Amino acid sequence: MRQSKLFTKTRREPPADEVAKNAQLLVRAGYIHKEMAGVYDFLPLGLRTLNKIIGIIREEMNAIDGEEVFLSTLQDPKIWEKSGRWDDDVVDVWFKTRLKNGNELGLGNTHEEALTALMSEHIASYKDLPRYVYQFQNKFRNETRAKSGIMRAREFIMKDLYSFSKDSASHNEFYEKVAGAYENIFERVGIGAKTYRTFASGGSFSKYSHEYQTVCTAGEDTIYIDSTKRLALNKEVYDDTEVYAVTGMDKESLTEAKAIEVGNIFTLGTRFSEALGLSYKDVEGRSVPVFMGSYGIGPGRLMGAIVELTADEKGLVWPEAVAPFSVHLVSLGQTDDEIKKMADALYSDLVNAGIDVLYDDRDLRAGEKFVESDLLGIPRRIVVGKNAVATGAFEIIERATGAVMKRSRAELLTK
RNA sequence: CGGGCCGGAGUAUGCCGGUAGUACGCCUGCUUUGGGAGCAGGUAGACCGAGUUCAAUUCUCGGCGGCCCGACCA
Repeated sequence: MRQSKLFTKTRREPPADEVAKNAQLLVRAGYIHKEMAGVYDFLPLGLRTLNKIIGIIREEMNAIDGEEVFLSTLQDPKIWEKSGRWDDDVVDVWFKTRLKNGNELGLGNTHEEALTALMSEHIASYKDLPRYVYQFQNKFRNETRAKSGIMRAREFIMKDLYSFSKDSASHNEFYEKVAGAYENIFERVGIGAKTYRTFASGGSFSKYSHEYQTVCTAGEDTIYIDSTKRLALNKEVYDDTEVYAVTGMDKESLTEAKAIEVGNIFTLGTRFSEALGLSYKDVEGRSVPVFMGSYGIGPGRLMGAIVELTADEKGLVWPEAVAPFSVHLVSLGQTDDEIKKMADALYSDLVNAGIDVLYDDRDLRAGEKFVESDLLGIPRRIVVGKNAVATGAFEIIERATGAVMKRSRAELLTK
């Protein structure tokens, strides 16, 4: 797209009310807008990146037979009362509201209850299992303290997958498939090397769960890493001797690190299926509760984590797979007919070649364009100026490394 | 939820019990044009309420909002 049509503007100064690097840079570059504490809007560039991340997650979920749905935000208290999670003393992050008639409703903070109730209409026999259902949906959590920019918001998008299996053995098999899919996702978005499968407490559902923790000083969690096994454990189970027996990790050889929880996988067992009456008939006609799991990734938090890990002193630096555009075409001299003609032609050639290109066609000075281009963090910049007109070769600068190459028009269109 | 700091042009900030200053942005003009240009002119501002005072943006109290530390984070 043409940058002259982009409504967002960049800023020189970070906002005074943000300390987190991810929020400072994303606001400065015009990717997001802060609505209030812990509540952010995604602007055109930010939405492109968010959608790239969502696209990658969706592909991986589909690859393990996930079926996508979109459940409602408004929650019926009845089903939450059945699971015992309507009470504010049990779940302290509820946002609740009321209908005109005075009846209470909730804004969903997770969807185990809703989906379990829904699935009871579709699961009746062992022949109906397994089922894997996921969505990308807004979650509302009334956090006592929003912090860390877009990494801990009160309203945020979450990919939540729920598995419905006939028993613990088939559940475990799928659980490992999800783990594999998660590893693909973190690898594809560019943070695989710093992300560890992490042993954590299971909360109220099971004894243990797994988190995916990305090592980063801006993280809120503390983990202990076994670098040879490429495993970690959360501080919350650090003193649990059983964990070392189960994982084979040696407490003495672990290294402590701050990390961002970018995903988690939980075994739920029959906690919700029993509470909400989700059972199936086995081969012998006996009624058996469905064995469940839940698996979350916050695409917004993941986006924040990528920024925290990749940004440099000049601004954002997107990995190719999640960049809003793959090429930033920067024209120097919109008042020069030859340059403008050459840049316009290259722009339409790139668009026709199917390349995602942001074309800076504005009449601004070179310095300003370069600084802004660095801030936006698009992986490659192609410069069209006097030199290109004189030599016929275009300069390409890699954002991450600063490496400069010369390429002909034909070479640009084929790669 | 406990503790601390903060609230002023679109953004970021300095000073201040009496005229609210600066930089960037934005508008006009001229010059400039490969790393956030220069000159000239212009535009635009005190969170809400109460109190103290001759006078409050400034001091006090309350509210609302923001940030930080901690607690919390199915």
